[in-house]
Amino acid sequence: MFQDIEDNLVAAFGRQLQVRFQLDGPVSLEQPKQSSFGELAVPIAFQLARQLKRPPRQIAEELVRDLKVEGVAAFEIAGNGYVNVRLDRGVYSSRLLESAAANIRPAAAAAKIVVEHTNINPNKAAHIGHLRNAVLGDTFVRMLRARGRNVEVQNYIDNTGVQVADVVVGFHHLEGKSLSQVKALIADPAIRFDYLCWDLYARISAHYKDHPESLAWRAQTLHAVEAGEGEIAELGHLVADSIVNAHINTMLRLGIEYDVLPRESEILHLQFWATAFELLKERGAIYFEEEGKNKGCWVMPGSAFKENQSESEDDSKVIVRSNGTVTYVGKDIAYQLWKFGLLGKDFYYRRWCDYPDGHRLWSTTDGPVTEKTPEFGRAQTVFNVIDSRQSYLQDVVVAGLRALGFDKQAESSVHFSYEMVALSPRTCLEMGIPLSDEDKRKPYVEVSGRKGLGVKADDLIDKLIETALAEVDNRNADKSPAQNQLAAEQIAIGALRYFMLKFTRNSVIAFDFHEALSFQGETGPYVQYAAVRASKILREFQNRWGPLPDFEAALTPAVFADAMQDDGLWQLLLTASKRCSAIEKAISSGEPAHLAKYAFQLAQSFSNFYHEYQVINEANEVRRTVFLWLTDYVRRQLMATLSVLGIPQPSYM
RNA sequence: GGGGGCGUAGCUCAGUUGGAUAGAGCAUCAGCCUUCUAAGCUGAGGGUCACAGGUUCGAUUCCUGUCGCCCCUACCA
Repeated sequence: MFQDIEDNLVAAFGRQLQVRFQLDGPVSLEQPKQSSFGELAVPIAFQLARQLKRPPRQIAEELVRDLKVEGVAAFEIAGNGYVNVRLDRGVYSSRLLESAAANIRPAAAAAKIVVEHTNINPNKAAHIGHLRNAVLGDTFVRMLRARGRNVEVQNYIDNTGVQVADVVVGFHHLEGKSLSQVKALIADPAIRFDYLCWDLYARISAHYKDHPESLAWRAQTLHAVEAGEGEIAELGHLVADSIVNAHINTMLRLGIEYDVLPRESEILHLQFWATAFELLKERGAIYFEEEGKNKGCWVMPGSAFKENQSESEDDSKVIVRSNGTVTYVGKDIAYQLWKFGLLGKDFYYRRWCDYPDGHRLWSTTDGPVTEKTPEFGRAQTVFNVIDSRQSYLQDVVVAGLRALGFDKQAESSVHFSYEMVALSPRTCLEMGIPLSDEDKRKPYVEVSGRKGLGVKADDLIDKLIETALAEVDNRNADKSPAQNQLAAEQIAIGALRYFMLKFTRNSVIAFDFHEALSFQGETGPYVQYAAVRASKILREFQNRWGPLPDFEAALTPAVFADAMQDDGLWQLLLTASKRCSAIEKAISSGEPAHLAKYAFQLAQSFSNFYHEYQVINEANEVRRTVFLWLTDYVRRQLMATLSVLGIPQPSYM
């Protein structure tokens, strides 16, 4: 609704520009600093002032003379030349009532958007850094889908990489475990295999450090895993598949699902890389280095992806090593080409699992299967949710597309980057992690899988549930343990997802248990609480007085116009009506944090409302009806927003 | 050395692409539960937007320089 008004205003001012000044140009709207200035402001006169060499105030007056826009009560000139827009509160409110009944969904666009996120190396349990990736990616997907975009979610599985190989080395060489022994470990319900691998990975990394000669194990193992044959390769698959399942379960706890798992093993076995390699050579995107430190490698020149156009060999990036094996970036170029349908090849797919909600998760596989499989890839736009430390590699991938002549796809490849999650020094101390004097002075300490230093995702979720459950039990002695457990889980998820979203992408999160476990202030549970209160008010009314009034009959524009003279009510209604606009803005700025902030502000606005006004006990019937409708409307908008944020709604707290 | 990011209240962070009196949460202090759940609400204190120049009607925002912090700059991913 608010979005419609915004669109109409932009169009109307655009026309005025044409008619009055014969000018084209973007018209931007902004929210006035103070609500007393109106609902929207148009600062266009300031921009025109320079061009036209006339005072902005005069221009503003000319622009709004005779201007009529539906739903707008008045335009006012303020300050040096602001055009402040005042909405017709009665008309606007009653429109909201109507559109709630219609509730038209935006039509799904045919163009496919691929969002790749999570991408955790399948060799150990997920940690809080991975959670940020998955929550950011999943929320962005929900935002896009809420606005009718056609989105496919891919979770890339590097099941043949060094990290998997290292854990295989750990089992095989360090522990001397056979394939069947590892199988037994996986089958043992008393053992958390992903946690066991977490420790094993730290141990083998330490072992390499103390015994550099043992790095030969890694090379042999990596080779066997990549080739995909023999017991070592089987062990690799066993470890990777098992850990992938652990990750899928961890993410499912947060409501995160995927459509397809493209795997590196298929990139290799189906010759995706070989095809991409031929293409890169053929079009001169990479060349064979004859001398210098990169002698014997296929490299991409630095000029392809660096600003400074230097041809220095220091800047070039090795794509194929001198031993003939391909680097990760090379495989990633092949994968990115496939996402756009540019490789001229496709995977085979098989069912990986069915989620409890019925959604089917597919995985790539290297041979035909009997069941009917969907089509993946062929995207128009690709978002890669990858942390900002890898921006250099992402630049190389995009440069690869460009060097192959796929300029449009290069433009449509978005590195959806975010900063890492580190640990606050206080949290390190709480966890008993020893810090060097140097670390103590730092604002945060980097998580390290190799050192086994970090907070495991499932541990954090468990701890959040435990904390929430204590509070829920305390407040709801009358409910069953199972009911309270469910509520605690929902609150924990709300707290965690909100925590991961409240920071903008380029800010480093210094993870702090105290902050993450807080359910007060700007947190998920605060927003959930507001929605719970709204539901409770409506339920309580129905318990006492029966069905809700017939809103559409009772609430005429005149009734609204009268009630909404109260600025408190009007601001709440206005904020609630901005849901779609808030989602759209969060999409275009690429900041899920903005939507989280919106949810918080709406919750805050509603909290103020229910403290200031008694809904059920309001004596005036018309006013009470307005309050009830407003409560219901805010509740729906709040729940819809929470759903886009992936935050579940408890029935009580 | 090169590339990128950051520096805003005691702490953690927003700041709508250059606009009106710079905002939240936490923490601190003072209030509010016989009335729809106090995971809440009201109020107070707290700012040289790192620093210095520049651009202009106007700069937290853009440009230059300085200082400080972080990340990247592998034949790891």
